[in-house]
Amino acid sequence: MTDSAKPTLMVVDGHSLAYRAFFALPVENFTTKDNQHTNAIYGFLSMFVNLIKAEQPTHLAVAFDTSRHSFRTDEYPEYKATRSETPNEFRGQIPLLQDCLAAMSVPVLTKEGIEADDILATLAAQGSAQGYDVLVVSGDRDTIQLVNDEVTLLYPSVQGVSQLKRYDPIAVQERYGVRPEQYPDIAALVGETSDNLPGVPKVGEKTAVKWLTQFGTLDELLERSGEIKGVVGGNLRDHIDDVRRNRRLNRLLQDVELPLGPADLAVRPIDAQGVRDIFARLEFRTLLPRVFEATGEDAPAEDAAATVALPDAAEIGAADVAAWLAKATGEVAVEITVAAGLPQRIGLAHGDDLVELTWDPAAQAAIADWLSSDAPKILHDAKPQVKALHTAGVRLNGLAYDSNLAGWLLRPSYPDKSLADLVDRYLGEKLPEADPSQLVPETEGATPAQLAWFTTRVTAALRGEVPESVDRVLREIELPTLVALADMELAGVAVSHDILSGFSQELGERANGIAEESYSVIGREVNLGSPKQLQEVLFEELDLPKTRKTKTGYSTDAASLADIQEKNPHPFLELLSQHREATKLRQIIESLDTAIRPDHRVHTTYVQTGSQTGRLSSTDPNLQNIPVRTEESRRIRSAFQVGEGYETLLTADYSQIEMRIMAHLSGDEGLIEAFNSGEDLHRFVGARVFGVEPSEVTSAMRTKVKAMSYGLVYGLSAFGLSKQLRIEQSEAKHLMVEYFARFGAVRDYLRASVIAAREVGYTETIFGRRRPFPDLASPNRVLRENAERAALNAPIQGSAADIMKIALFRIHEDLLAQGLTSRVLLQIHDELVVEVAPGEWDATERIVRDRMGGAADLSVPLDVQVGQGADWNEAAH
DNA sequence: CTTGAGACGTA
DNA sequence: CGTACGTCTCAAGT
Repeated sequence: MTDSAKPTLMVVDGHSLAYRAFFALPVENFTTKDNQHTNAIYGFLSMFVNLIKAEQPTHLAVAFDTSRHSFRTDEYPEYKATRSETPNEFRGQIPLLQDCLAAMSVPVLTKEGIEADDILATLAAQGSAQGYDVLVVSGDRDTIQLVNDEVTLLYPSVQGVSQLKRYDPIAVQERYGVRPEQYPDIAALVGETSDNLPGVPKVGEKTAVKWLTQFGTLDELLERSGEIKGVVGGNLRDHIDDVRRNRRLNRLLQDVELPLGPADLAVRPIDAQGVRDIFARLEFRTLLPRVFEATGEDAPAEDAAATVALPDAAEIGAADVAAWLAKATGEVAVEITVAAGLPQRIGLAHGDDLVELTWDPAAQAAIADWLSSDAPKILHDAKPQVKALHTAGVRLNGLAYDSNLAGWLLRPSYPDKSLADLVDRYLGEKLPEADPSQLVPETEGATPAQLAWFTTRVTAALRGEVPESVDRVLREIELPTLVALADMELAGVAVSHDILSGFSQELGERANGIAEESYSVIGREVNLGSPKQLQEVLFEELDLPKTRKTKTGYSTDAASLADIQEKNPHPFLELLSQHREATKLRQIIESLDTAIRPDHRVHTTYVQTGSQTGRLSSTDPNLQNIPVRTEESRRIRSAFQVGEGYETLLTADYSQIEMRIMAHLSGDEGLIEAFNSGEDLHRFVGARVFGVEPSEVTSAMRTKVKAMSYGLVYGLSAFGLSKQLRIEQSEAKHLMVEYFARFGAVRDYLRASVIAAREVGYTETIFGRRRPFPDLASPNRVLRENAERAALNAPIQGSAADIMKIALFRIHEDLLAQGLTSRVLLQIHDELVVEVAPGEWDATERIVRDRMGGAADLSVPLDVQVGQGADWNEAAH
């Protein structure tokens, strides 16, 4: 503890501590909406405020390095030369961190050609001479030499940036076995890899300490190095010059000329508004009160905007609706609460003018025309509201904005797109929410009109952020798609309970039989659904060869079981696989069955914001992963049937849409020719790759190029390809080489697209949908390479998603516009399922073919396969 | 009752 | 050490 009578000077090495924070904090949690990384800033400031609070310094400064160049590199150009280049995304955070410190009135010291630690050393020397207790905070071990009775070092422990270890002379002696001023001697002998200062070979801390204790000083040791025996003695004599150089370089300067001395560093009041402003820009919220608390300041008054009282809504009757709407020109925000699938209350906001009414027949009559008109309407998460309106018989038109979709398009990786979340992120305010866990909530939730009001304001903020191309995706793809999805969800798909329950029973009996048999094989009962118990059986009791490691042991997944089976066949393995298959199917069937509603149909929910690429996802139940690969599993699809009043199901799917997009984006002439030739794609590619006629392409050849083609889209490696095809890695490598020799433009495109994405920070689909990839510049190889594969895939998968959405909403609109009853029921990424009304087959098929085939103008045709049948399985051919 | 891991279904 | 999803079960936490 410091003597309370003396002032305390705290000097901090900003660079080294921020750098540690940079690697300690996951960047994905610290990226602002405009892609500014803030992990180093946040980590440093977090530690910094903790320090101020704990140490209560009276005087304070933070020093930074200016560049790599210093008097040390002048003397020894190799100094720190082995360090990897400072990542750009770290360097970019330093000026912002310095801005934060400036707002906190903390002096920032730098000097050209001088390292931060030299500044610390100088201030420490001046401080202790002038009667201060000095705290040096640094992540560089060289600062240990500064420790004395007046100077204490705070050094990050291995646990992380937030833990600082306190070194006074006693602690240094305990940890390193020498007095602080001797530490540089040790370091000179041992060397410092991170600074590229080689030491004496075979000499570590132990030997160095022993020598220094024996000879007293480094000079004495070097003088009498002849007395040291053995290999290390020789090493020492051979490296005396290195040691002397190391010692010169690790001596910190204590006489740097600085514009400010300790007395000038007295803690000053912070610039409260300045701190608020920059923290808002960096999207730091929890840090703000901590800064005020640590610095002993009163938190400043909230922003005027944050304290604005919520406007109250006027309750109006059906009779007043028309007058209010007539007055409300331009966009109106709408929020409809839904109960039992029907509208309940409706709130409207036009600027600060809020009205609200209960949905009843009179209200519906008064407002239906406006809702169905082109008058522009803004909603947040419109789909459930659109569904309620459609159920009530009112079609919504004029959907001009959905802030939920906009929030997603802007940051597709962000999981929470709720209005409350957007209000927080883009307005910096808190949306009043009732606590649903309390019977009588202590806080009142916002009313529908107030939610609409927030929606207008969030929309205004989002419009300022959303780039033009993304705004077009919103208006021209997502909003029309939303309306189509609402109708698809309402329509649902007819599913036969009888077929499912019969099948389920059959599978249940089979699974039980298999389980019994497997128990007799291993001589005991075991829960076949428990990976943990299976590991005991497989790897301990049966002593089968170990498989790939997982967090909890060894994998028992299907691929691993197949691997074991190859070399150590065991009847239990086969039974386990069969059991898995049967129970998995049964489980899917059961969940499907319980999802059948009284109308005998299953109504999934499409989550339009459910992916990062632009695809839809499907939940409750997921109808996008109904089995199809095996004959038996397709029986599930035969339970999906044409509904009452309809004639047949139509399925339509894009064939090889992702490869076609690849051909288009890469402009590869070979691939484009493949699609224009009419030849089977994989046969064509196989012929080129293996140098044979298309008719001579064997099924093994076709399988290989097919895997390669699909793998390309996912960023496949030779390793992955060899695993997938169960071939040698060298053969996979060879296959890739041959493939790229014929289709080189594909490789060129993929490379260029990742490089371009790294430059701009995001990828873009053909239609302008963006996906940010901050990790492409990450120094962490795993993160970076994962990002590279995802970035490679995103424009391809995303463009396919765009194309399907365009086709989908146009089909939906055409069917309605032509007065047809036929309707789209399902979307499974590249496939649509349509329920066709009697007599409408020809018209429906034409619409589907035209709209799917014409959804995009690519340099290759979009091929559409159409099937027809009474159930989904039958229609799939 | 919630959460994470493992497994596995789809495009 | 191939992208994008959702759901189930088990097991261990709350």
